[in-house]
This record gives sequence, C-alpha cells and structure tokens, in this order.
Amino acid sequence: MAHTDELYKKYGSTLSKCDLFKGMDEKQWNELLALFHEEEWPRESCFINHKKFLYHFFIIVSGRVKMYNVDDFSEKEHTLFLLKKADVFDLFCLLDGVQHQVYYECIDPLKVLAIPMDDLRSWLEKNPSYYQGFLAYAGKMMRMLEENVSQLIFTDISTRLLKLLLSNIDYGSNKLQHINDLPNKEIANLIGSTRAVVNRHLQKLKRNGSIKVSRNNVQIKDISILLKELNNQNKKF
Amino acid sequence: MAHTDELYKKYGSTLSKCDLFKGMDEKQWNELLALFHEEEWPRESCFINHKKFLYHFFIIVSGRVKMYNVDDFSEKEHTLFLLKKADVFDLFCLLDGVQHQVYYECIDPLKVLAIPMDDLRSWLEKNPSYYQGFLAYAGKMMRMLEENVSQLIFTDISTRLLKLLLSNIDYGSNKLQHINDLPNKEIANLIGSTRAVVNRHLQKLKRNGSIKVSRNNVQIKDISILLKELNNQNKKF
DNA sequence: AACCTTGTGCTACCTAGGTAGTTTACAGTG
DNA sequence: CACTGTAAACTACCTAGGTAGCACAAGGTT
Repeated sequence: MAHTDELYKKYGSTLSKCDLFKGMDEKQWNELLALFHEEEWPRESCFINHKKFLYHFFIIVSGRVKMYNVDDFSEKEHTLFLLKKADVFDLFCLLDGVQHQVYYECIDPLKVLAIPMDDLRSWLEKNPSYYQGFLAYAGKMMRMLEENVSQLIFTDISTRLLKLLLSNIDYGSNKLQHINDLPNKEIANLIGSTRAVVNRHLQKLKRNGSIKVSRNNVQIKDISILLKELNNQNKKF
Repeated sequence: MAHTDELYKKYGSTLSKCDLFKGMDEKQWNELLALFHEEEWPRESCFINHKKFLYHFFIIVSGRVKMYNVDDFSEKEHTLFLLKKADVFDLFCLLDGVQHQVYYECIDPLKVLAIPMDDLRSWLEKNPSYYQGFLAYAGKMMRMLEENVSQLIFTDISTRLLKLLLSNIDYGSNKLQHINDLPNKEIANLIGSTRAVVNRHLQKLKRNGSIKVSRNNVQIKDISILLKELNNQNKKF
C-alpha cells in the first residue's frame, strides 16, 4: 500500500479537516484512500454538465473551484459554492445519483483526490456507521442553502456584500481570504448581482476607510467599520 | 399490535407516497409504525423555534403546515416550504441533530404521525439499507433549495408567480391545488414578495383571462395563456 | 515600444418592485 | 339585520439596483 501511505502522508492534515469523514483515524483513512487516486487540473479548466461528476467523487486538496449556474436566457452566472481545500463535490450526485445541472470552473490550478462514485457507495454500505457523518454534512449544506435563500429575500446587496467580506476574514491575520483576489465580476456572481453594482458598493466602503481596492484585489483595512456598517444596514427600516 | 395495524389501515395509502420510505412493504411499515403515535393539531397552531421538533419527527397525514422564516428587523415572513400530506419534518434536525431556526404554522387542522427522533435514528441504524432513501431524499431537498436560489437570482416576481401557479396545477382536474385558498399575502410569502406586488401581477393575469380571483381563492381558467406568458417572460432581455 | 486584454471607476438613465394609503367587497357573528 | 374584521383592488410615489457606455489603468505579449 505504498500509494496509500504516500497519499496519507501528503494530504493527511487536509483530510482530517474534511467534515464529511469527521473522526476517522489513520488506519481507517488508509483503508479508504486505497480507492482514491490523485488528479491535477489546470487553472480555468471548465466542466459543463460533465458526466465525470456523476461517476466520480472528489476531495479538493489544493486550489479553488467555483460551482455555478447559468441562466439560459440572460446568460448571467451565479456562483453557488466556492469550493476550496477539504471541500468535496459533487455531493448532490453522491446522494441521489442524478446528474447535477451545474458548471464547474477551476479558479486556481487544482489538485483533487478522486474516487469512483460506486466505490464510495459500497464502502459506505460496508461501513454504515459513517452514514451518520454524510447525513450530518447534508444537513449542514441544506442549512447553508436555506441561509442563502433567506439572505436573498431579506437583505439588500450592500448587506450581502458586507456579510460576504466578513465571513471570509481570517481571524489570525485579519486578512481577507478565499475571495481577496477575485475581480468585481466574480464577487458579484457570489452574491447574485452585477459588476457595476458591486463596484458601486465597494467604492463606498473604500471611501469610509474600511477596505482597500486594486486590480483583482480587495484588502481589509478596518473590520470595526465593516461591522458598524452592517449594523446600520439592519437599522434601516 | 392492534395499534399498528390500525395506523397502517388508516394511513397506508398516504405512507406509501412518502418519498423518504420509498419501497417499504406492509410488513416493514408495521414494524416501523409500532414506534409512531398519532397527533392532531388545530388550525393556526404556531410553533416558534420549538424544541418539539428537535426530539420528534413527523409525517403529515392530512392538512398543511408552512415552515417559514422571519426577518428579525423587517419582520417580513418567507415561507420556505408548504408541507402537505406525505411530507415530513423536520429533516434538518433529523440529519444533524441541531435545532432548526424556523417557525411552523398549521394552515389547516393537522394530523401527523409522530416518532421520537432517537427511535427513528436507532431504527435506521438497525436497518442501514434505508439510509439510501434518506440520503436520496436529502439530495432532492438540496436540489429544491438550489432551484429556489436560482429562481430568486435569475427571475422576476411575475415569472416566479407564474411558476408557482403552474407547479401547483393538478393535471387530472386542471385545477389549482395546495395554494388555491391562500390569501395574496401568503402567496407573496411563498415567492419572497409583498401582498401589493403579488396582487398587481394577479390583476394582470386576471385581465388576460388566465385566472379568476376572489376572496381567499385563485382559480385557473386557461393554462395555455399562463404558459404563453411564461414564455414571453423569458424572451424579455 | 506598441499592442491587446482585462479590470476598474464613474456617469447618466430606467424600471421593477417596495411602500403607504384609501376604497371597496365580502363573509362571519351576535 | 347591522356590525366588524379581513382581504382585495387600485392609486400615487420612491428608490435600489440593473443597464449601457466610456475613459482609464494595469499587465502581459510580441
């Protein structure tokens, strides 16, 4: 099992952060990893309703992928999830075995661990105690989607932008992570708006001194101003 | 097992429509039903973040409940799901055991079959082959939520209203079901809008002859006009 | 350097939908 | 029956956010 050992050595610390397989020890990981292989996809690889995701399940070990949706008529994009290290996809297919009508695009060069969907399913059947983790993870995703729906209905763009920024600040360094190097257009896709509008709001935040903006880059200057701003949003009625 | 037999006789046909327990035969149902008891809740019963739903799981056998969300600041409501016969709740709690921050309100007098959450969980552990059905059902709900998000981002109110109407037409009778007796306000809550705006659009549909509107009542007069209207929406750009 | 691509910043405009208010219709109740 | 509460209908108004367009800046490439 040289292959398996190697994977665990390289990616063990990432895998242990993976919610879906919470609490698995090295022995159990080695057993499961035997079914996996490593894949690398270049930046900007794009998968449009690809059967690949119906037959394989992936764990990201480095890089980012956006899972997004395109409106047939307006051709607008909406990013459903920005997947990163220790995230998995496609859970939708894993759960019900039906093809998932979404697009994928690599934001960075990507490294994933891949397993044939059926292998994962039969591993689960042999180890039914892990079903609980999968159910809990599904619950977590449902809550995220529900929260998303609520935000779309109850809050305006500037609030959604503020929440997006605040939820991506690294508490250690106080720096923006995951979305800091995205162009305005991609930020807009994340909150369901357009480049022009997002830019309008970013300019306002820049003017009040809470952020710094440059090409493909947003930096946090003062979190407290962002928080105060978010509070003011809520008070409007 | 007189109790169990009775439940199956009364509700067997409803239970067989229940996606979550797809494919279970009478014998298996009788085994499971032993853990259930029947409850009746009057119309307009309202449960606000009630612990009840953390410890019990329910299958609706008659009546409707809305699962909804309230914005703390604007106090606006949004109906996440309009649950009806053969629907279950709360799946969120079942999956991850965390309390679900939503409200429930009975639209009609309600009859449910209730089971202690832990009993259902241990039944699942003893019958792991049924995990698959639960996973598939979770997948289905995730797809519904995702579809909801897409609609909110890509389509306007009149399109959402048209889709709501069209998705609630009974193909047998060509009549509107489930939502036909709701006031405008509740229809608005279903699509994330307000009474006034929904009424504005309903008036338009009334004028073009596709529907009939009266107090607490919407009736379909001509489906083809609705479909044509939906097509026109898409062509706007 | 000259060129090209991509992203930003900003203007001016338009409209769907939210808001507030009044009037009218309806059904249930005592 | 009159009385009351609720829903529908309609008007008039306001604004956030979508749209289009352009000038400019930053990088990368040849």
